[in-house]
Amino acid sequence: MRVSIKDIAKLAGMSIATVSLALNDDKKINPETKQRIKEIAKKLNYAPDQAAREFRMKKTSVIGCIVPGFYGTFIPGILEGIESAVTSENYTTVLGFTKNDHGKECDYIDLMRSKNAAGLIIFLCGNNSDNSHILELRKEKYPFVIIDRYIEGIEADYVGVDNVQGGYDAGMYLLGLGHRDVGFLYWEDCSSIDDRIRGLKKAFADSGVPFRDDMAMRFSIESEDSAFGEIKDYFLVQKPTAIMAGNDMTAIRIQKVARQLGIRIPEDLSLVGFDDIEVASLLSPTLTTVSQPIHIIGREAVKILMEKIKGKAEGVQKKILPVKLIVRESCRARK
Amino acid sequence: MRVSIKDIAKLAGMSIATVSLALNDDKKINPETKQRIKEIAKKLNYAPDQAAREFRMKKTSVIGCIVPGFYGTFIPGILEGIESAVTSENYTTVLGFTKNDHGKECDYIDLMRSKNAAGLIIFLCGNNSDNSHILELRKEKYPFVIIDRYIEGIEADYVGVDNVQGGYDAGMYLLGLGHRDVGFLYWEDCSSIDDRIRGLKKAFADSGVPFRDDMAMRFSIESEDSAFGEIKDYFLVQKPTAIMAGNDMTAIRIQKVARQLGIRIPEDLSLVGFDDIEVASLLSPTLTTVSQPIHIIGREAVKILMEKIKGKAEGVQKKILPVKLIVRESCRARK
DNA sequence: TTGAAAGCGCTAACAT
DNA sequence: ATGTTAGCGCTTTCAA
Repeated sequence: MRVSIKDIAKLAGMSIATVSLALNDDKKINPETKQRIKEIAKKLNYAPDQAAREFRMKKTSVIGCIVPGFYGTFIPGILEGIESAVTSENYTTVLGFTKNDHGKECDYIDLMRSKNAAGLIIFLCGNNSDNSHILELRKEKYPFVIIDRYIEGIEADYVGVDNVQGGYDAGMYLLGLGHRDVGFLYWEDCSSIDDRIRGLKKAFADSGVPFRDDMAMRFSIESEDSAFGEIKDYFLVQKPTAIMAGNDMTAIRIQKVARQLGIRIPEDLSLVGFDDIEVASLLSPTLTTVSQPIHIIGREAVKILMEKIKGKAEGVQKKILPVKLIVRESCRARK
Repeated sequence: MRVSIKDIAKLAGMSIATVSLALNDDKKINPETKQRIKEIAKKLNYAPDQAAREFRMKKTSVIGCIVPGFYGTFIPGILEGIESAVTSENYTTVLGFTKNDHGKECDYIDLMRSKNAAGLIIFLCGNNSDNSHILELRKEKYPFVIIDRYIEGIEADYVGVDNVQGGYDAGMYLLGLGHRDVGFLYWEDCSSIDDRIRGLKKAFADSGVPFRDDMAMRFSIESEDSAFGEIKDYFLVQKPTAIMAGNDMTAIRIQKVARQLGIRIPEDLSLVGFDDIEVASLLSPTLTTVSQPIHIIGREAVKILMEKIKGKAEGVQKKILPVKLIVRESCRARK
């Protein structure tokens, strides 16, 4: 049988109440008794029954992490940051994958709340039309932080990166190389992508260069073939001299299609990615891209969440982390 | 206030005991009453207080997942498999990263046990000399499953893939293409890599072709430069016509060095990876590699663990999943 | 400064 | 088939 405060109480000749208070450093307890009780606890190798405690306190030391899934290495990276920060706060991370399904997202929120998670970190799924579950959390003042993707018009604590700036920097860089026919290719609609396009367009606007809307295209990744076909048609019709990809994996896809079409990078086409995943620097040519402080996103989210949980913070915090353009070989001045 | 069985009892005009039994599908309860109680529960949107339940039952529905970290997409993939299987069993996944540190690994095991995790899935860290913590788990009959990496001589439930076969298939394929000077390059020492080398050597032995031990080399990835230097020296000294890489990321690294040395793939050098990560099919040339059933590893681990938890299974189970050689463009018959 | 006692929501042994 | 009741280990109010 595990040792409980009862055992300690018996040995100390005190009541369980005193023991409980002593172990929780209550100021009402005589320092000497406190000391003695703690020593006994240590000698007995006492560890509080977390389950009992959490039951009694109606609050766990669990942080729920709800993410769509692990696409590539971006979300795993964020999760590493989260887990490390959560652990150092003596909390535990529990995980839920929504598979980008809004229903599952709601289910997980309910599930984790029913398990009394102290707080939630949510990476929303892309196709979010209905936000009632998030509004509900807000209304009940349940601690939670949204990361990466946001929903326009929802006031909630948030941590993400400056996608607009990333798009802007990439755009300015390409414009500086003399490119005018710059395209934007992506496959997923979400706030991050929207912002990157917005930044790209802003760079054009600030430079007085017109940006044609049909230069931004979403393609499907249902199959390799359909993606290939769509990107190929895009190349033939739009004849871009430079492309910004929604992210690095998209850039790699584009690189492949370009190769198959005999379009050389960077000679015929400059290419910029987003994320700076590990392979970006190992490709041929190495990929110019915009890097995100992935681990920091997780850490910051935990920081804000902890403030909420401990009731320290008032109001809504929005943390936008800086991005950085990494210049490599995949871009060249326009011929 | 949340609804509890008390509320349901009041509305149903029954005792809380009956309600509890009914909701837990006890056969002693009259089917009609049971039905009625369940309906009321649903109408009240009742969800059992997990904390209370776990406290009472002295057992949680939490599966602890201890992994070194997210290197690339392999571990995330396994984790997706685990999470999906765990969730469908109405359990929850909690996560711990050891950062490949043996001390942290032990800490996490203790931590999760102190939180009464129902069972553990452990991806061991690489540098495991001391196995006492694992032996301890065995001795106490605590449910746990080891995945991917194993420790020689330790009897424990295990799920992994047939790395020996993978190495063998790759070896046979390269031998079939006429290659004799085949190298093996890797950076991490662990059972999976050992097995892949073993398989490769077995292919040579079975074909009556000698395999020189110095054709297998471990290089450091301290810095890009050191890796580059070591791989370069290897090329110049050993002059391989084909290389099997420890995994796909290593293959991509090798590809880069080869390119910088003017060694063409597949014309001058055939290259095989291991894992079949997403970029493998997007590289130029596309990478021949050995694919692993990543999600299934997770699922199988959960399956075995659940049997242990529910006390159904006796003895030690070892599940070795098949791998598959995926032939792409990076290999060619020896000139 | 300490103790007695209630009670969190649930399960399960026992009684009816 | 259903109800009564004890109690899991802890915190917390109230009394001493």
